[in-house]
Amino acid sequence: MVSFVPCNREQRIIMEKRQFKEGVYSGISQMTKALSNPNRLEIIDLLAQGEKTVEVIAQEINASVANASQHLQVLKQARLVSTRRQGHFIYYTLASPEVFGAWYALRSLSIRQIPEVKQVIDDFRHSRDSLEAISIEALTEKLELDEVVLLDVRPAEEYRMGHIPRAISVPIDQLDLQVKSLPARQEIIVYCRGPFCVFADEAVVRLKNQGYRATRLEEGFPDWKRLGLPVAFPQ
Amino acid sequence: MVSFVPCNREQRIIMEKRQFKEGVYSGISQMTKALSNPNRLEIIDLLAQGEKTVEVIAQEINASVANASQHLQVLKQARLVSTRRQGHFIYYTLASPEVFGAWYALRSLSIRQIPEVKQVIDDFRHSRDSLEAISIEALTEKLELDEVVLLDVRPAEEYRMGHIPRAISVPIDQLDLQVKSLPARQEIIVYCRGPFCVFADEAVVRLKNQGYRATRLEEGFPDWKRLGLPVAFPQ
DNA sequence: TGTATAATCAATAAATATATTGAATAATTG
DNA sequence: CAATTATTCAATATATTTATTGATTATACA
Repeated sequence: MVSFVPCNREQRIIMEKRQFKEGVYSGISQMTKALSNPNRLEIIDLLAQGEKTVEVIAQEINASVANASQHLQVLKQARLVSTRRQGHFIYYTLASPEVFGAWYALRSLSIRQIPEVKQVIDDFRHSRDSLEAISIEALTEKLELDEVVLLDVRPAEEYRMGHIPRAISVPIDQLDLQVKSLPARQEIIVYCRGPFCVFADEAVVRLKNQGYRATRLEEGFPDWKRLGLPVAFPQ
Repeated sequence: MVSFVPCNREQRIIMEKRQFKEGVYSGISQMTKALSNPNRLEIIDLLAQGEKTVEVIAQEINASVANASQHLQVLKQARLVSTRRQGHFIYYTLASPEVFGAWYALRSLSIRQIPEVKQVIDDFRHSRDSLEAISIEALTEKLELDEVVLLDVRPAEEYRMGHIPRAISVPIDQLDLQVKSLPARQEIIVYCRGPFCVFADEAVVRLKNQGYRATRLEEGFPDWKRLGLPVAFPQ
């Protein structure tokens, strides 16, 4: 829309500046709007593990397939995720590692600033007597000293798409079967998808019940990757 | 709300997990919603320079005082900004440096991922023949070699609240008066509030018209501070 | 104690976002 | 080429967000 109202050079420049600002800020806010929905944040957090199909995503976030699909459209339009087709399935992935970076920034900021968020996390951990969780930094030290056994309790497929070096894959629903093969006296560190993933909490509870010393890693595999630490693949 | 429908232990645990996830993701999305509005993003970007009153904020973002106030309430409820009173005025500030960190992450991600945002920036710079802008890294090198004159063209008050060491304060509306006192043959680097601030672009155009070699810094003072680089104060 | 004034509130209408439902699409595979 | 099926679309009702207007509040200072 070009205005034909006559105006002088200075006024035109002021209007140009305003249009520029409106352009950038509303562009950025549109992308941010795509992020500002609980279901879509959960999708981003999930896709940080690697590509998933619509049906799997829908199951994980406890929504209908149509609803999940619509949320994925929104994320795709905002350029936050991208797709590829294989056979009957369409796989969704994060559009770039920086998408996880933005999610990480929002996640840390809320845990820090919003008491309610911190509260929900503390309450949950407290209800399972597992408030303690170790940091990635502490883990790297323990790994160097060969002091711990490290368990990856995510689904086998996520382990396959990349994991922390020296981690053993023990998917949470196979823990009870494989628990006996673990060294009895060694400290066990368990990690999963991230701080809001409950697999590790669950595993720690079960391991403790069996008499093991177990602690969860505060953060998850994507956080490890984000720090530029080495990533391993099976074989 | 406690459900009295009888259910077994496993079902209860599954429900607990869902409630936990809904708690954290909706908490974070509420904070993100506060960020997902062009006016509020502009406010965050502005407050990164330091505290401002409601009236000043309203002027800067080109909104009514009542409207600006309402946006500020939203940001305050989301714990993204905080206030202090002095005399008749209430000053708003960012609640923590990490708020700028989240804004920075969103800003970088959009410039990277959203072609429209990149386009608006390029178009604006191109229309003033000043596509080139130097990075903070390049600036630190030039400063070490004593190769450049560094100008801070933000309002004097913002300079007073912190600036890049060795920068000279020349507010944009005083540039024409002070331009003659600048060394004629030396390269000039100009910086202002950030990549979406037009003061530096404006200054570069005017300096070039007067025969100087001038370039803008791509980013602004808050970006310098964010990197942990030294900050100076007048006197 | 009253007055000036910065900031907030309350009410509104218009625009946008959301989950649900059932139907339609498109691509693969037999 | 038809059948299968994962995914998307379209329509809907409800809920939320937004800018505007004018009135109200709360504090400093005379």
